[in-house]
Amino acid sequence: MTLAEENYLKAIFHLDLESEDEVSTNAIAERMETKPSSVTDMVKKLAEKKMLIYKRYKGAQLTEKGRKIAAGVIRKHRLWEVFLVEKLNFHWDEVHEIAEQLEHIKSDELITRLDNFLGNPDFDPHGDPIPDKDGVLKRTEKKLLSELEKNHSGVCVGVKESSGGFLQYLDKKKIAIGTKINVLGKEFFDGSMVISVGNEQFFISKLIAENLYVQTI
Amino acid sequence: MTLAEENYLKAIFHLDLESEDEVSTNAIAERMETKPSSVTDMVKKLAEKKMLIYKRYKGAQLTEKGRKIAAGVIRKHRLWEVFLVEKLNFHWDEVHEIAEQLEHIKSDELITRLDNFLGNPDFDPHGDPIPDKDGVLKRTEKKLLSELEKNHSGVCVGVKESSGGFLQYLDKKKIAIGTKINVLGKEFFDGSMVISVGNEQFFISKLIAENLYVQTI
DNA sequence: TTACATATTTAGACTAAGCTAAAAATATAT
DNA sequence: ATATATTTTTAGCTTAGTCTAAATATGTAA
Ligand SMILES: [Mn+2]
Ligand SMILES: [Mn+2]
Ligand SMILES: [Mn+2]
Ligand SMILES: [Mn+2]
Repeated sequence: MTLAEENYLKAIFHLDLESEDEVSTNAIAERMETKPSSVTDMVKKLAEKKMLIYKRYKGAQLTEKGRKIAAGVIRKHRLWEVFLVEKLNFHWDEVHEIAEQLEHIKSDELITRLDNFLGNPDFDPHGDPIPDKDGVLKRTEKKLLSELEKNHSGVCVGVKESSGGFLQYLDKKKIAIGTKINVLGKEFFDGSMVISVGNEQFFISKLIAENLYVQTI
Repeated sequence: MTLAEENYLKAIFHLDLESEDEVSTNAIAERMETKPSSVTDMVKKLAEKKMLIYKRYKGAQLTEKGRKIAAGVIRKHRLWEVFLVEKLNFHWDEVHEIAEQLEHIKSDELITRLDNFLGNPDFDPHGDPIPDKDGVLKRTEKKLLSELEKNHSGVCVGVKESSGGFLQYLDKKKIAIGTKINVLGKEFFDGSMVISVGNEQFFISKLIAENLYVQTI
């Protein structure tokens, strides 16, 4: 697998989670920041390698083989992110770009040892689950903060968006993985909320609430 | 700098240390395991980028710019090797291939933090010096074991060859970085030696003696 | 059902990095 | 100094991955 092939598989894997049926050429192109024509070429190649099933004008669907390789790359990405944050003290908004590079290092032994060195973590610094050796992704019970009703509470377990800007906003508001959040009010009209975090109480927009995962308590 | 460009610069840097004048096309090709015609293309490109000075039919010479980039890649390679051995408990004969990949990860911050995490080591697991941030390579006083005379002693400080086979031979003989070696006898005719290491006493061929660096005591 | 809009594929071109085979320059040995 | 051998370069092809522009298929709305 080349670096480009791995990135395509990863993108298709993620898109597959977001919607059930086959993944469209344009969706892949948008996610990869490439042109649809480039995607067509690549999915044809990946289809030849039995990584996915491709039907002209329909889209792509990962095979078990392709799914496993994608999960392996995601596993590496997330383990490296844990390393960067836990061992090198990077901040959670600084690790993604570096992990994008590290995820392509090829050595099974390396990943096994890294995993052990890190204490076999289950989640990455953004709360995303780390696939196991066989590519199995543990599904956890989590919902978006926006789904909580007034007077309900949750513990932050992850972020949907993990752009620098969003993560820095959360820092400013003292929200991190493990932080308890109480919904004090919810505006039906625009989906905004008033929440309390620790002793602070403030307003958040719908956009924020829709990008924070919580586990209800 | 692409991965290929970095590898060429690294090869030329190493060849430059081994002999004073400009580095020949064939020498680069041999070291890179590519064809001379490919080397010609690449050195032209690197010359355009001011990484080296290239004179047709003469060879290549790194500029300060090229030398610094090469040293940076070597710095990364050796720091990662230290990480693999010290933190992930890899054996010294298993790390080179992985470091060949890791050395191309681009992030200054990563290397700064990795360096600190490792305690700012001066040498890699094979006894090779780690260039500093500015690409300066500390020259150390060391000689080949083959240069020692009978009844002299040295401490092993590095290996010239670091192939798996050679390193495994050293393990078998209980020779590692820091091991004291006494020359009990030296055969003028074939350069072989009788040495003692700890309580053991044995014969080594010239080939071995010419690939072990020692510091005299 | 026809017409328009959108999605997708095809055709053809480009760059990076490699190769082979042939040509040209340099080095060496009589 | 000439002939031969070696080294290096050039010319022309190849593959991976990308792009633009044009062609084609599919979806939608009158
Ligand atoms: Mn990430
Ligand atoms: Mn992550
Ligand atoms: Mn090495
Ligand atoms: Mn080394």
